[in-house]
Amino acid sequence: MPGGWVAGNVRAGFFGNRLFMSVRVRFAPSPTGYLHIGGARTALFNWLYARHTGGTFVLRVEDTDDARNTREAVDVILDGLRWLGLDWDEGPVSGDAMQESKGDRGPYFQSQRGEIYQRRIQELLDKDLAYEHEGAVKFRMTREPVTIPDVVAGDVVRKLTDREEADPDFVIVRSDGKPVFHLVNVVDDIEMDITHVIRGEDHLSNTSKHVELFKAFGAALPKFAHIPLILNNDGSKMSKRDSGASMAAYTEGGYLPSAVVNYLSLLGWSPKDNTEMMPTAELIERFDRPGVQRANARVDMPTLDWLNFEHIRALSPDDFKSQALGQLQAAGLDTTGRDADYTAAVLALCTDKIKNLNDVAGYIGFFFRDEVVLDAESAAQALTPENKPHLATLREAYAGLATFDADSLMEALKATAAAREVKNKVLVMPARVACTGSKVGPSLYHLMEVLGQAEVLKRFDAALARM
RNA sequence: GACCCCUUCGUCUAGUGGUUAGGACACUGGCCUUUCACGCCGGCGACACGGGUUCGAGUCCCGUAGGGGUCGCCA
Repeated sequence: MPGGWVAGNVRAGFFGNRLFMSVRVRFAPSPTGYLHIGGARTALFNWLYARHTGGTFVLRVEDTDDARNTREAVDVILDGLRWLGLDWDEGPVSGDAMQESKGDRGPYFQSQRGEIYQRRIQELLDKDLAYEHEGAVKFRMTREPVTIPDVVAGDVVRKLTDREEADPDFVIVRSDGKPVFHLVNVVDDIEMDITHVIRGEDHLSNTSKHVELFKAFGAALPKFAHIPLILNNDGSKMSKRDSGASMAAYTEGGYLPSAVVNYLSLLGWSPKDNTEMMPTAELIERFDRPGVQRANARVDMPTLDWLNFEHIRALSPDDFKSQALGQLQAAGLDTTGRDADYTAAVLALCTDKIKNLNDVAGYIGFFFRDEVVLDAESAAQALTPENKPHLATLREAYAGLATFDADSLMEALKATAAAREVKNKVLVMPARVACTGSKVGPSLYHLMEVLGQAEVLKRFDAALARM
C-alpha cells in the first residue's frame, strides 16, 4: 500500500464494491496575476502525491473575485505549472473560463459554479444551519472547540478566539450574493470528491470552519495535510515583492524545471536518507507523508543553484544541446549556419561547466560571433603593449603548425614561451583574451582547436592590431 | 488582544532515551588545473532558554522567549 495518507480513508466506505476510493487531490489557486513560490510548492506536493499513489490531480480555479480575476491571470498560473511539468488530470485547458475543461466534475472555475453553491446554501438554510443577516447569509458555527484531524500536525484542538467568542457565526454569502471562500472551498471539495486536502499551513486555523461545514453537509472529512510555509531567507514572511517569491524568478533565472521541482520538494519534505539530487521520477517514487516537515522553511538560492548545476550535468547530450542552443538563440547568436560537428565540439567544451542556463551565451558565445567582444578588464590586463611581441611570435608559430590540435597548440605555446624566456602564462592570457574576449572560459588549447587555425590567426591579428 | 503551529550548524535537514549529534549547500585551508570551474582531502559550524521526569534527554512533560499563521461580507 503506497502512501501514508491513504491508510484509513473513511470515504472509501461509501463505495461498497471498492475497498479504496482512489486518491483525489487538488490545487486551488486564486488568479492574482502571478504564481507564488509557496503556491507552486503546494501544487507540487499535491501533484507528487497524486502521481505517487496513482491518484487524480485536479486543478480548480478560485476566481470568485472577478474584479481582479482575468484570463491572463489564470494563464500565468497554468503556464507556471506547465513549466514545472505539473500536469493536471482534471481542470481548465486554458485561462478562458468559458472554454470546456477536461474532467467530469466540472466546471473547474468557481465563477461557473454558482448554481451548485445556490443549492448548497439553500440546503443549509433549510436545515436551519444558516440564516440571513443584514442581507448576508451566516453559518451557525459551534461554540465548542473544534478538533482538526491533520495528518501532518496531528489533532489540533482549535478554541474560539476572543473575537469569535463575541460572534462565532461567520458569513458564507456576502450581501451582494457572492458565496465566500470557506463555503465554496468546502462545497467544491465535497462535490469533486477530494480525498486529501494538502495546502499551506496558513489555512490550518480556519480549517475549524471547514470541519463544521463538512459536518453541516453531512459529508465525511477529507484527510487534511497542512504543510509548512516558505519564508524569506531571513525568516520573515514572503510577500510578492521579495526576491524568489514569484515563479518568474525561476522561469527566467536560468533554471531547469527539474531542478526547481527538486529544490521545492526539499522545502518541507525530506527523503530521510540524505539524498539531495533527485530526478522528478525519483521524487514521485519516494514522496510520502512521513517525510513532510512541520517547521517552516526558508528559501536559499545557493542550494537551488547547486541543484541546478547537478541537473544540468545530468542532462543527456541531446537535451543539453537543445537547452544550450535555445540559450544561444535567445542571446541573438545564429547557430544554424554552423556545421553540426562544430556545434557539437563547442558544446562538448562546456559540458559539466555550465551551472546556470543563462551563462551559456557568455561562456561559449564567442564561438558564434565574427567579432570578439572584449571584456574591458580582461583586455586591459592581457592585451598590453608589452605582450604584443610575445603574442606576435606565438601567432607565427601557430601559423606554421601543420596539425592544429590541442596537444600541438600546447607544445607550440610552451616552446615559444621558452624561446622568449617568459612564463607560459604570459602567452596564455593574451591568447585567451584574443580568442574569447575574456579571462575565463573553456580550456584554451581545446577552444583554439575547435575555432580552427584560420579563425585563431584572424583573432590574433585583430588583437595585435589594438595592442 | 485571543487562538493555533513551530524551534538541531548561516540555510535545508538526519536523529523517534544511551551517537565523538551525521549529511548537503554556503563559507574556508590545501591538492589538482599554466584561465574559470569540476574533482579530491581537510576545517569552521547546531540541539533557543529555564525547570522537571529518568540511572541517562536533542529525543518525554511544563514554562519562558523567539518566529510563523489565523481571528474579513479577501482568498
